[in-house]
Amino acid sequence: MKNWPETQKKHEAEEKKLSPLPNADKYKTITTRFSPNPDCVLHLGSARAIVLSHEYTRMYNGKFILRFEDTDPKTKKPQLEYYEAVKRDLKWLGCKWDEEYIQSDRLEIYYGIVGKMVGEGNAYVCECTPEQFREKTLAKQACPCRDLSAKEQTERWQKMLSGGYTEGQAVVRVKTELDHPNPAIRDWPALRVIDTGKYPHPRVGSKYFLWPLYNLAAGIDDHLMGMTHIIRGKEHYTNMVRQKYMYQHLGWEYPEAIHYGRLKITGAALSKSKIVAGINEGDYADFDDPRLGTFAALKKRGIQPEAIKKLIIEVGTKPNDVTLSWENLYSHNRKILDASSNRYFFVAAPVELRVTGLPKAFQAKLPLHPERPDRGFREYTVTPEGTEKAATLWISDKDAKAMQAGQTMRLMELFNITINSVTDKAVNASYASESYEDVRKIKAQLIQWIPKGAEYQAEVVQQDASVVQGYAEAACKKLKPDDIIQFERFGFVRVNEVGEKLVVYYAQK
RNA sequence: GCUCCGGUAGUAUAGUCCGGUCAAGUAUACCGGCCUUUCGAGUCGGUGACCCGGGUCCGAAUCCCGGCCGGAGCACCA
Repeated sequence: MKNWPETQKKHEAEEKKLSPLPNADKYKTITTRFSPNPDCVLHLGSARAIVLSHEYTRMYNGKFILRFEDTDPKTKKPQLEYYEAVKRDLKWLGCKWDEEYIQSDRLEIYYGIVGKMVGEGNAYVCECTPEQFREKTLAKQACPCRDLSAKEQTERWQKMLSGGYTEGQAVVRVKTELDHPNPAIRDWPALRVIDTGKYPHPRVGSKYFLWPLYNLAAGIDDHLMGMTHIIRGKEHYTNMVRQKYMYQHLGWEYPEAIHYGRLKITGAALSKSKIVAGINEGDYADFDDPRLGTFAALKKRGIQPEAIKKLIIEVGTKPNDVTLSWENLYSHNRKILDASSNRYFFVAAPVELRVTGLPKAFQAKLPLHPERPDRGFREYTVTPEGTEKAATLWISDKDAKAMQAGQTMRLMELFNITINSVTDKAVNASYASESYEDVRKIKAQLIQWIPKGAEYQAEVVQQDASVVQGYAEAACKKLKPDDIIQFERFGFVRVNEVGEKLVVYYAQK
């Protein structure tokens, strides 16, 4: 009980916690792993495996292992760039791993254990075609290869090791029960021949032609690496059943396994194949296209890794599929961003506002954060000009459209105006008064403004990849890429480029 | 079709193992008050759910059976 989460997380008493791991006290070091195939970047769908596995090891002071499962050079071919991309995404998420393995470095280990199982009659080299085997297995019958003598099996295994079989000619199977109610369990395939001359592996090229299948490699590694808890998607449930037979043959004890359901989020593509296909067909700009649920895209939009972690912890380990709404993520993100983001004015689709009758020049001092005056201010001067003592400012098209002649409004932190006329392109108004108190009583609308001349061309890339054009205030020229700010009454955005114009990505309201 | 798993408010989650304290808790969304020089944040209050039908029991969200709906697996993929 010494690792009971409550004792460690006392200071976060209000935080939602993970439920305790099954049989946690049975193990000295809680060990989990995240084991991606480096064939794509990571996305929100992977977050459950990553965050839960990582978070539990922090909770129990255990060990989190990163293991690349790159044992299919043919149909799910890994790519070099993704080994790094996966690590980059993991680091961004704040999930540091204690150990790292790559399965394509471990082939000889798997061969050794296969040899042992073959020698002990617990696995066999099967020369049947998949169709022949399937026919037998559905009838709960042994295929001709299964009952060959240990000597013959070992000969076949030696032949396999020495390259005596070409792709498709033989496969190693691990013995289970032929009458298992689920045919998918019966004598599952563990290792096959790949023509790596034709399909070289991105890391080890054509050096090996014998490649393990998932259950062999993952099953062996989970034991060898001391895994105590496997947290993975429920699509692996029958794989657990398969692997337990191998564990029995080898006298190993199977780790605790938790199978969670799929995680989706409304409207975002979260499957590797759809992401990759969409990019290849030009539907998406890249892996960080804001319409995608990749970590790269979330990062670009200003979603904080901590928000993702909280969300995943909230969802927990249930086997149910969950379809999250973006609000579930935004509410966590908003708490972080609201405290940290500086405020600026942005006027979308700018419209000219001409105010006449200014009694003097006005100096506006706008706090960068309403609750944090220590963060400083931006200042703008509005000076009356000409016989009409007029000043021109930019306001958003949306605010302009909502105005009616005779109405009183306040330019935030500046002064109050009375609207005279509104057209599509411009609004005319007269100076009303300076004091905020004057309009507070009548609950006048407060709007954002930018003095003509202090505008900075800005583009906001929305989540649907559309672009909103407008003006940001001149102070935004001092921003840097990756800054996350709030455009007041518009939303939180992440700064992407600060150049001729400002380019930001919209995060959320 | 076969083998598993699951169904609590709009969304997510607690409770289900060991039936009563659950006329169902929490977060978010929504509505309203307060506060506030952002239609933000904060704060207070409110609306809103146990898939359906039987059964067992004094008592069922919780146990049993049936149905319906959803998901996963059934690859020489991971």
